[in-house]
Amino acid sequence: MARMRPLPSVIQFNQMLTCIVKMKNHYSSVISLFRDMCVRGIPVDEATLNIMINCCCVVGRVDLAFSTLSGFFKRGFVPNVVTFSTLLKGLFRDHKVPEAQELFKKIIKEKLCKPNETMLGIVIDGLCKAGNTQTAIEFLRAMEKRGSPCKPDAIMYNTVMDSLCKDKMVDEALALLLEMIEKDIPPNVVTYSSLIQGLCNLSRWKDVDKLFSEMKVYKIVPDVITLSIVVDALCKDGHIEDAEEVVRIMIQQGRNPDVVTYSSLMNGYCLQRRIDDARRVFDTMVASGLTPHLHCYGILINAYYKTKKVNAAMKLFREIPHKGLTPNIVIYNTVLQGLFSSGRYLSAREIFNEMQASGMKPDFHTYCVVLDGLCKTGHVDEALELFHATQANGTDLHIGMYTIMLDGLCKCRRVDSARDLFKNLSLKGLDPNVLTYSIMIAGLLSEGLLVEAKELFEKMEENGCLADSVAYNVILQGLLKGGHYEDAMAYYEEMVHRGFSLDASTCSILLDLSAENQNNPSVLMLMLKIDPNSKKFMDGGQRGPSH
DNA sequence: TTAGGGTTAG
Repeated sequence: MARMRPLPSVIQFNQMLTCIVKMKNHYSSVISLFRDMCVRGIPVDEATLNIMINCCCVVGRVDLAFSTLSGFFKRGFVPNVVTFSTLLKGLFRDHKVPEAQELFKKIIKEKLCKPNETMLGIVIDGLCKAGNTQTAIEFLRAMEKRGSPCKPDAIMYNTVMDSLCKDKMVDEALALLLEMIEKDIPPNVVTYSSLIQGLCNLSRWKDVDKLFSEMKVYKIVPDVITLSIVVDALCKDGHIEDAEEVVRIMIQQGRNPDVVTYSSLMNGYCLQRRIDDARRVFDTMVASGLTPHLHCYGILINAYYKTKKVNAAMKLFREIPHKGLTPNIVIYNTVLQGLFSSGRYLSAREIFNEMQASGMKPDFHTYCVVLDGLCKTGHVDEALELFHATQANGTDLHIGMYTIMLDGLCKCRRVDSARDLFKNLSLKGLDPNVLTYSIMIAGLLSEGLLVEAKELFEKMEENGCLADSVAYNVILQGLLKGGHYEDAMAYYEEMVHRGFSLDASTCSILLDLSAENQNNPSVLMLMLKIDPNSKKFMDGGQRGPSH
């Protein structure tokens, strides 16, 4: 195009760039083509610059996006509403919420452009995704006032409602549905999909049915996304046969399931350890002409590890590049987790190095998996070394990583080091959560430090971290391992009183104890409290024939 | 020719 004479029009160049953008994953090519065009003196217009800004934002270079603004001024162009909307989206995407809010205020105050529905929709979405749904609702309310340049539309409502649903506030979202209908803003398939997902996640199946009927009345047809949501939710709730039925109906009606639908189904089987069935779904999907996503590989690899089929998992992992795909951070984290939990310390280290060599930066999950894996394979010192290194290399401090290290130190009886690290938290400005406290309490208990442990329990609740089911189980395990059976009884009564029950791993510890310690009345009493028919008890008991 | 909402894996 650059060599053609006469030169193709700016619009044709923009169309070409847009095509590349739509291919996804080639944003950096657009950035270099844009630079090339500038060097060759090929004319560009506002749209070209906006495309460039968008690509910079998508690859996480908001700084570059802002410096592209100078390209407008240099050419005598004025950044328009698309430019600013794109920049706002980029800031939100990069979790720079205060900066986005600042820019928005500046746009309004200095009248840099006239905001439209799209721009306001981006702001609402950004606020919601940052967890500020209430602020987004206030923003929506402000738009209803007289004199506001834009009125709330269906997309804005959908955004807010989806966010409420994801926060389990489905009834609030349903109230907004009524409001939409009252205000004559017609809901659409996206509105209903979000609500259906919210209800599915709470297993409110009857309400889901009601919404499907309502859709029929309004002549809104559920699409593949709506149905995939239902398939996924049915699978996660254990109703896999119903999910299969939905897929069968989809095929029958010619509304073909896509890769996401099949992925959900595969995951459903994997959750039930039915990998052969998952594999069958995978093959069906390929046979129907669909190309598996990385997700599909992630689901299967994870399932192979969970069922101890380490070789099958590695084989599938190594196949990924041959399918024209590149493993992403999730895949690497899955493999690392699988290798560590199978005790394959050396292979895990190898993969960790391989991952970094391929230019992939470990994320928060990677560090959690690796730190936990190192501790649990008996390499606590190596974990400590990595832990300190991540702090030095600028990785964000996170209480989760501390909690893992505290657990590792406590479990190898280095409670003094754990206590020091725990004291360090406040200096770093990090607040322990209920799990952090529980792990520390269990650690103290296993060293016989009953008084200190009880004090910390009180301090935890005073600090607003009320013990939950997980906390009680962790603490109970600490008490049992420390031989504090009578205290275990007391805490157990308290947890039942608060509506919590024993989990499988606590049951398992009790089973071990009862085998070793048959004459201890407290242990026997605790054993008797377990419902022998409960699934947790059965899971806890699957540790060998002697139990 | 450029900017907004709903689905899958750790």
